[in-house]
Amino acid sequence: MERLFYQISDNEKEKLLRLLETNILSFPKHIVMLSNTQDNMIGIILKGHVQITRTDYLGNRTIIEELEEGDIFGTLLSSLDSDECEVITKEESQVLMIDYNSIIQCPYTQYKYFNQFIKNLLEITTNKIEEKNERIEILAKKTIRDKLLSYFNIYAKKHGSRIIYLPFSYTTLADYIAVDRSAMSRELKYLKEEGFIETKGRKITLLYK
Amino acid sequence: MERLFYQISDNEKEKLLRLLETNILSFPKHIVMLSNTQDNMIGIILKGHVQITRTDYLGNRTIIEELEEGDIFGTLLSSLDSDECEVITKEESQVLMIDYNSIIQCPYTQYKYFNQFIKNLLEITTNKIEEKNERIEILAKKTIRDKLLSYFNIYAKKHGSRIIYLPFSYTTLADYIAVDRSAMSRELKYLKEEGFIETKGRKITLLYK
DNA sequence: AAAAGATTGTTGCAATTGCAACAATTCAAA
DNA sequence: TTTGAATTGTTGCAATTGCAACAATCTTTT
Repeated sequence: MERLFYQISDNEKEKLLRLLETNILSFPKHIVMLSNTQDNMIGIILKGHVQITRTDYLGNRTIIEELEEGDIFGTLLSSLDSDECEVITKEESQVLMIDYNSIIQCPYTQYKYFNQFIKNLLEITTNKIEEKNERIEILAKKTIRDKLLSYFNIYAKKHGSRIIYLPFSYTTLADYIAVDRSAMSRELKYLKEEGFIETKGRKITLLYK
Repeated sequence: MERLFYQISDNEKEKLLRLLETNILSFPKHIVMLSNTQDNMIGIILKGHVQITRTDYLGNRTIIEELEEGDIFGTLLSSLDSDECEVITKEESQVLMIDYNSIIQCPYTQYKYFNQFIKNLLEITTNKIEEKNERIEILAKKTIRDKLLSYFNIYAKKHGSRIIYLPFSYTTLADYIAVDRSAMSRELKYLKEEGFIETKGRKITLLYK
């Protein structure tokens, strides 16, 4: 939320939303909102907690993104290939939907807040690219060990610390680096035994280098 | 080139480039341009052919992107982690560099062509995200077979055809899906033997479904 | 507080993969 | 056109991984 309307007043925001094709949707818990409701849309979580999941042709469901208040998602920002993806509310949630085409085709470019809005959107998308690149770097590694170390190094660099607090469960980490959870667990054990890391719950301390 | 300056006249383009912090760099063949020359920059290939490669801590070099005339790249669009990445010209090349911050902070939002420029940039970045998502979908698959089939399906869907003309070598494909080339070669052989595909050089025909 | 659900750790085993090494072919440059 | 470089196909073998099946904790819900 903050980022998308950065440097835009509430007043201007109101006007902006009237210029664009938007609507606010409310959902009870566990409801699945189909991602193909609108063709190219951007969703902003106003309230609640939402998961984006994909189920592939074999029926394996994986979580693509976990979204909190203020996060944005959309056909263009996540891989929301409408067939395979679901957007699931984990609590009662409110979502602001904006038609992407109405942004691109909007003729009201004279309004300063509209331009600010576009700039913010651009900033958000470039950040998303960076996130995707990080994940690609990890996924491109050939062994579980290298994937884990990649993940650790990226995290450490970003947070400027050799202590990692996993932002999610080990199960989710295994999904994120796309390996079998139990095999990852085994590799973590080896890393501990060889003195590369220390763990306590979801706190991981890097001991190498 | 086209896309970044879509619906902007040559005249307006000139003006635009004067508003932003830009410079045009020329490089002879095989020269390495360091990606950390500027902090956050966008490069546009005006002429030539350029590769972006990364060398990891073990010395393995992989091609991240192959760029032709008109393509754009940058710290924010590719994973140009300045330490590990190189931009290599494959022929004599010309590159237009634009400082990303000068775009975001540009106060001349009243100019229509500036807004068009930002919109174009937004369109390009969302396309990049889609590309990244495709690659992530492939890399997240656990077997070489599933990675190949993912690649084939995405290609087929995009081109609306069950005949695939690989846009690069099998060696590069192996890098792209991040598996050992010889192991991939073996898996392709199995897929042929089991009647899923037929190949002739870089032409692959899908026979399943 | 009890029950149900999710997360974590562990291990044997079979399947998949990376690696190395080599030959054959194609492509590009001198 | 010839020489060198890059691409492709192949295979044995060892290492890594996914899978399945459990038990033990934690969490959440009722």
